Amino acid sequence: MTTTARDRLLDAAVEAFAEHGFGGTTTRDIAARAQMSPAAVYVHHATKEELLFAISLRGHQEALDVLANASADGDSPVEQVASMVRAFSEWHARNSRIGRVVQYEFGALSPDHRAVIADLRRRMEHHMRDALVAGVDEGVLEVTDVRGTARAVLSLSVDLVRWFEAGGAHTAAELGRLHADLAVRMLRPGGA
Amino acid sequence: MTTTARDRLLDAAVEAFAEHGFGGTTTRDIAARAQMSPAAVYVHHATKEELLFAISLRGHQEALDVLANASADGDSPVEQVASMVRAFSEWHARNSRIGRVVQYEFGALSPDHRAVIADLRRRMEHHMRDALVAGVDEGVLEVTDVRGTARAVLSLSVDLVRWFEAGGAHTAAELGRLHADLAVRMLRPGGA
DNA sequence: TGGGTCACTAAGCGCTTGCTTAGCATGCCA
DNA sequence: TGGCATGCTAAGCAAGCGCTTAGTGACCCA
Repeated sequence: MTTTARDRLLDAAVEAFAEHGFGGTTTRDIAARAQMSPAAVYVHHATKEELLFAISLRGHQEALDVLANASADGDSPVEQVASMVRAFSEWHARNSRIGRVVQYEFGALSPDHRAVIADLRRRMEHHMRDALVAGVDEGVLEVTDVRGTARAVLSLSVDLVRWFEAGGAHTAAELGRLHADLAVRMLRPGGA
Repeated sequence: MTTTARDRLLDAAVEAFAEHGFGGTTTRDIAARAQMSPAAVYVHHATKEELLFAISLRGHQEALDVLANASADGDSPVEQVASMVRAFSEWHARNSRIGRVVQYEFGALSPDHRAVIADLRRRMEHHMRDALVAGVDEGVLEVTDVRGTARAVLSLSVDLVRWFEAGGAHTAAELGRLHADLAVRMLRPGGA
């Protein structure tokens, strides 16, 4: 056995939620995609919402790891930001179905689960803000609105999940490089 | 009578779809928000999906108008791009519920309706691409990947609908100015 | 004044939903 | 060899779904 039944169900749920949304997906559809009976879903996950939470939690943790690891790369804040944006965009392109589910179905989580995920999101934003502040302090980045700019930089990556498809005009790696370049240009000091 | 029943239903559907998604919204919920009986929905709209299409069509047409009008402002391509981004971000902030519905529920449209909306989206992207190409030709913008960069610039505005809330840290006008500034910096020639 | 149209509702039809129950085969440790 | 946990299924329950039907009161032009 290479993948567990629990993982097959999670994969099936990601595809179903990405395609039809949380509310538009039936537990029967998820079971059929995982080649199981409808009741088998409940052996591994208590409710449909817990399935969404499991997907959302893992997705956010992975994305946060990507950001944290990338921020350790590079000596200067400029290289740090470039590395973060490149890695973050690449991850969102390569995992666009997971990204779509975690970004668009946030509101379908229970209040308790929503709070857990909201905390992870806050930590991602702070990673980016810290890099921007460091760059401003060293005089290598020019940012007037740290909060708004951090969000705008992260938007480049996150918005990928809305339209990215493997086999399209760009590869994940190309978008990572493009976005990293655009982000650095957005932040460098001195108007033309 | 200041608003028609049809418009009240559309407004109710926007709120409901933005909150629970298309699949998670019941026609009874829409009717209740519009203070009508469930059957009244069907006097004005044939199906739940047609309600979504009406919202999506109007939303895309408005956004396209905003972009087209803004691109007529300004003499140089630089001012044109700045004006487009400022107006587009402001519109998405001010209409974040509509924006959320049209962006996230695109997949819930019927194939025929999806084709109509996809065409409007293509025209928006071309508006931005045309401005970038004009700027490159005049030598006032530096863009290597026109398609990817146009999408990235538009992403700043579109991604607003995911998190913007009236009364938050930024006003719609502030975000319009911030994004216009960031976009111009992304595109200006000459690395620091 | 009467006939017809329009906007709306009460009731409900047939089906699908999330989830449960009861039971069955397999494997493992005593 | 027996007893028990594990992972699964067939069947189905109560509730809720999108949408329809039949009918009602207000309004308008002849």
